[in-house]
Amino acid sequence: MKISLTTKTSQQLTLTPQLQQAIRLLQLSNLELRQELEAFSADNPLLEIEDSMSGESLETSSQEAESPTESSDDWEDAIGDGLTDWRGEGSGEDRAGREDGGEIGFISLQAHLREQVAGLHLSPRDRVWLEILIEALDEDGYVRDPLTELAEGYAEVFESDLGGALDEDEMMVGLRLLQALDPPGIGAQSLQQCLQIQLGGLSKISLDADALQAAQLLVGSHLDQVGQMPLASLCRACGLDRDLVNAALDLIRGLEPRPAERFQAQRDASLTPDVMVSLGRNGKWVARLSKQSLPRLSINSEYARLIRDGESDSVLSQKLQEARWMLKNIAQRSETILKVSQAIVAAQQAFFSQGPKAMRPMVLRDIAEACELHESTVSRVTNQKFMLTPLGCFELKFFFSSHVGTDDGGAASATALKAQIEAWIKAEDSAKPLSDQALSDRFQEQGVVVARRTVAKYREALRIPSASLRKRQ
DNA sequence: TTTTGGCACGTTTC
DNA sequence: GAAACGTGCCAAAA
Repeated sequence: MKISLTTKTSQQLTLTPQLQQAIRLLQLSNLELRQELEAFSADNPLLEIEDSMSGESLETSSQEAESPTESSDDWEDAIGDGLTDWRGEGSGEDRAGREDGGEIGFISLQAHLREQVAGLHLSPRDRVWLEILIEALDEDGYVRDPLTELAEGYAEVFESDLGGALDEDEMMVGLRLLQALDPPGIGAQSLQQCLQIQLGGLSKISLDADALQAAQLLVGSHLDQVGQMPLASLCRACGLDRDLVNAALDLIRGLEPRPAERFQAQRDASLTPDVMVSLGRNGKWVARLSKQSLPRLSINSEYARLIRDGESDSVLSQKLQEARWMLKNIAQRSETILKVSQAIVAAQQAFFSQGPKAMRPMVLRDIAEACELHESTVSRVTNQKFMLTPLGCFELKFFFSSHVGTDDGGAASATALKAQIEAWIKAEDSAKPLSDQALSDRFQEQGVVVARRTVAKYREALRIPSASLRKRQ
């Protein structure tokens, strides 16, 4: 593309509107771009969006989209196999998108809860209150706002249409109802409550009753010490023996501190990818644009003919010009995304075959140079753009990571180091856990120079507790 | 003594 | 220019 710049008298460079548009489009995610195009075409009839789905789906996003259309069996299947199914339709915001292949359903946490609520026999008051609670859930699946505060916002509705204000008992009953739903621990007001609800659920399954009781004691009275104190101190604090505390900790570890998490994962994975990666015939990994990430666009031929025949005013030809620019900029955007993706895939071949441990260090500048683009351009392209690979769906940004040096002058990426730390810790003897220094030394043996402090930071990032807390006997 | 995490500093990356 | 990162130092805890 030809770069066109105009200079202001003040020595400041100003980009032409077209170039500004190109830059803006580049940093939009495909979803935002869809919305942008909707808005643009509403104002400019010359641009046609040949995507019957897009208009519909964008509109339904606000209201209707959450009506569950898939059976819960599909849902169980989808999450049951653990692997995030990228073909799940739409996103967490319930904006639908078309995908290759089948229409495997995606269901948001809210929709999942509403489906369960629909099966309960409730008064209209309770239904409305539950809906308010569901709306109030934060991203972890907690109700963090005080109930009275939530109710206040809807006081008028209850007063006028539902026979009077809610009292506190009703609020609590509604909350308990919500907390009884799946996923276990949903609607808790604190971590403690969340874990207690889940432990309560475990009691239905016949388990070691003593361990369960111990776990309830730990969560109920010593939660701040769990994970903070070594085993011995914890035993002293709660007055139980080592075996029992260990069994209780095992139970607690099995709980889900963020009940909304699995829905979150689904939500991330169901973002429409911009780029697909697959193994080419020559054994190399290659990237190609995802066809369904954007609707097909064209210029309305009828209008175009009118303009060509001179049967239109200047306003319309202005619109034609704008539409052409939009088309051109969209094409440019796709091309740039593809170019950058190809460069990333070319540089990270080993990652796609072997996973995170083979991630090579790479910074924006490397790709900027390879593609002959400016760093800021690469930055825009790699944010909010997603690449679907056999290993999962990743934001392009994910492939960039810092590095530490190796003996032979090479470098290891932070991502690879983290994968290695995770593997070592997983394989360690739980009676003799590896300290950060020990991990650092192991890297040293392999010729990788990484400070103990840095290892500690990686470990923190992996949410792995310190060696003393991992110690078991 | 060993292990860990907060803080701060210089450098790199955005 | 600002944010993120890797690392050294130091003090606290076990």
